Amino acid sequence: MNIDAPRVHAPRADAERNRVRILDAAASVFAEHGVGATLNDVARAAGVGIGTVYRKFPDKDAVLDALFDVKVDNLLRLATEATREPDAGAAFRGFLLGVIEARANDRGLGAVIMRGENSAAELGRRLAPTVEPLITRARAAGELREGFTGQDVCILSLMVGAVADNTRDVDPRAWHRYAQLVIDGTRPSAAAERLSPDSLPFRDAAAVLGRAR
Amino acid sequence: MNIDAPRVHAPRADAERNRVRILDAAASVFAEHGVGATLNDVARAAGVGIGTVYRKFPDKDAVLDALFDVKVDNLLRLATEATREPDAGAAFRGFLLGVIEARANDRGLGAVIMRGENSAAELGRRLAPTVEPLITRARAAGELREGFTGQDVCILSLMVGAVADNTRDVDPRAWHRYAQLVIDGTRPSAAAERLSPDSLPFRDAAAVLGRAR
DNA sequence: CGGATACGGAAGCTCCGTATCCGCTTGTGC
DNA sequence: GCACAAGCGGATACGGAGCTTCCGTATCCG
Repeated sequence: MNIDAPRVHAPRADAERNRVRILDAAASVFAEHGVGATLNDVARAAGVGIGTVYRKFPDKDAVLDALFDVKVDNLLRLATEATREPDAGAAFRGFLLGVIEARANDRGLGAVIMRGENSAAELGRRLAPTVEPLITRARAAGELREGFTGQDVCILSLMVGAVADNTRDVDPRAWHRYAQLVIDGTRPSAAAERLSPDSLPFRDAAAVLGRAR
Repeated sequence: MNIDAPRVHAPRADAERNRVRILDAAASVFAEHGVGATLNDVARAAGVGIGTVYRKFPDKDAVLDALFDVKVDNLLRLATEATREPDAGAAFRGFLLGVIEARANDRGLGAVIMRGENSAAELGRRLAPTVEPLITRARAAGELREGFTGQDVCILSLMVGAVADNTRDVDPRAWHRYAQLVIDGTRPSAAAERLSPDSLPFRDAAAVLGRAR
């Protein structure tokens, strides 16, 4: 008989159910409003009280930590799928668009996958082996401009993410236009097509400026 | 003798001096830290007390308002100078780079030139007559992709601005790389050169993700 | 059915930025 | 020079927001 026996009974069924609901709610609230959203928001979205959230997780950081793995796995899956595309250029651009889209649809993505000191290392360890070949292959095929790196993928998703965050209420598809422009900019020599969707109306584009960061 | 005579004496010399110092300080503090910076920060940078700031300006909005004109004039000057460039493509790209640079060096630019309901209209009224011809001319010369608009200039500066804001401490010139990529993306068919400066190291690029917005 | 487990959400705490107030200093006109 | 209006400084009041705790109540499960 260990006096420290950590758990005698299995957790109650409703408790486990709530844990899942909270995590689901956290993912969708942080995706929509960014990690600046409060745990009260998460609790409301989950249909539970705040007290319940704090029973499951010591604090907000713990909630964010719990989301790390699934987000990284999503990105890894994108890279793995792209690897199956035979055309090197299409494979790379498909992956890049996928990352951009993931970020555009998830305002908190950046903050969730980058927490604390070691997440950069962990991110590299888990993604680089699959992503680097995509880049090398596209480069060798003359489909990617010289000096383009995996880091650039991060930054490009940041850029389009900024657009998506600030245009979502005005036109949720507006970011596609800039994703396209940016992806064209990765080609060694672009055969650029017409940008789409159409440009935002001026007043919307201008309004966007007023709340960046 | 008007009983309401609003001002008997000219303002004291030191008072006027302080007004200028506050406005200068405000411009540089908001440029560096964004409009989220406090008036206390501005007062400290100006070397005056907070009380003095509130004596000159009823509130923070008034300070921001006072910066509007000079910022817009800067942008107008960029456009006017670009108009003198004979090569249509170079004129447009020079202007675009200028706007991007202005924003990259001034974190508060967007918020300062876009305040309240009418600033979008005012902005259009003051800039469009000079900017639109730059675009039309570049388009006619086959130097700009179809459907590119003045609004796109706003959004592209927003995108690169997001990069600049988040990389400033790590490498203040990093944004140039993405400005180049984005500007290449505006061409109907790009003859892209090597991107410069070099890519950020991975850990820096990853860290940047953690604090976007 | 009864005790253990979990829930809900009001209330307290802390932090932060805005704005005020008033005793002290400085410039200016006589 | 002197007197007083004009201007200054900065401690502090104020308000709001988010995080977290606490405990009376509800729910589950043996």
